[in-house]
Amino acid sequence: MKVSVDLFGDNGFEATSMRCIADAAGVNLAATNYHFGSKAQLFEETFNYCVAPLNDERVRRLDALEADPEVLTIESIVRAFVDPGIALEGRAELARLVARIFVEPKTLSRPLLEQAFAPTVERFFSALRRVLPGVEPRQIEWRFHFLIGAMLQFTRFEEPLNVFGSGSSNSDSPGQGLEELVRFVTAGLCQDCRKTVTEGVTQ
Amino acid sequence: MKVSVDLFGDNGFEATSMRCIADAAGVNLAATNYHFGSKAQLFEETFNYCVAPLNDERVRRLDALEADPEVLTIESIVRAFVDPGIALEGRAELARLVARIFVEPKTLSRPLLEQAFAPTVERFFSALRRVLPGVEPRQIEWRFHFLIGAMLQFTRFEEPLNVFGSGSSNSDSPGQGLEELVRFVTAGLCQDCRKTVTEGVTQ
DNA sequence: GTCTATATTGGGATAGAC
DNA sequence: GTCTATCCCAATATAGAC
Repeated sequence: MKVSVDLFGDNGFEATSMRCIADAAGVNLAATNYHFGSKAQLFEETFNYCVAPLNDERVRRLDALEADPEVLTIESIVRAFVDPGIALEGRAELARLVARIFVEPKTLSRPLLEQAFAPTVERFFSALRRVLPGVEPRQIEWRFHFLIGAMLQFTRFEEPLNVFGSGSSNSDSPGQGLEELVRFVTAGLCQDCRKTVTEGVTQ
Repeated sequence: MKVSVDLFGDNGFEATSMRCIADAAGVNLAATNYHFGSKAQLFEETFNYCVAPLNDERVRRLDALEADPEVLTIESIVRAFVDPGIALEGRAELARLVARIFVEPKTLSRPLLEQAFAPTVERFFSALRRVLPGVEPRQIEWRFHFLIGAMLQFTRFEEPLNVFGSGSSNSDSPGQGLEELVRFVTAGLCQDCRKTVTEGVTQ
């Protein structure tokens, strides 16, 4: 299972063979088919294995925020959604597979994605409507859509593509990228508010 | 060629067969291999066919902006980069293929991406440094990275995933999503500025 | 349940006639 | 240059022994 997370996550559905998975797992090819039925079923099972704990944690964090209206802010909502989807704390592979699914051919990905994300996203959407009372729901949907895009980009490429003139390299402190991501999408969500966005954060 | 853009763009490299392409193009399979040498070469050629005009237009627009310092703003730079990468005006398929490449396995995508985007991105990076003088270069890299992620998300899913409670559907006016995208990433780039971001735009 | 061996399919690439 | 036919391989999946 661990192996299928890694391989599917790195190379996607088509480019990953059952043989590779079986070999890397040190088990027999026939055994994998016996247990999982088919490649498609293994893929679906692998996806659910990854996405469930991430979304559970998202909802758990949102529950905590909503229990105390004082701390329900745009930024805290963003962190509740983004943190669990980021490649940290040994969740790197889980997050990477989920990010990978978004770009599989639609027939494969759409049903899995919509089924897995609908309940979670609805919760976050409602929370955002509460803290953005002046903004059209349709606009919040768009902004959430872009938030997901930025997050996926971060998950896939742990740092910016090496296309900048400066040989900048990874001189960041760990977690720096996550901070930048949170600030970026918080600012994007909160275009209309004139209130300070990253209150209490250095910089 | 048109066909390979569509098929590679929809399903990616592995999931697209030379047979499908030849059939859809109404030509013979052997002819395809005769002309393009191999599947990998066809893919590379298809990619360059798509990305070159997009990046050319990006640079052309940036040239125009830099010729007149009055109009060189964060938002105008964003538009110069984002507009050509968006699925509009019959460029839908070109943009979609380029967006698709970002998520091919790294061994396939990285060389193509870095080679194709480096000169363009360097230009935009410099322009952003000029209009964001107080911001660390490394931070601008991150923000540009997220800009690309949001843009790709928009290109791939022309509208938000259907995971929101409201059966919102596509009641947008055409181009609405693009406006939302520009505002979102402009706000993210311009976190530090207290100046108005979307000056002169309704809403 | 786990293995070996294999049936079967589909895809990349090419040989060779025209 | 373009076709038909084919080689070769890799992949999914299963049959059947243990």
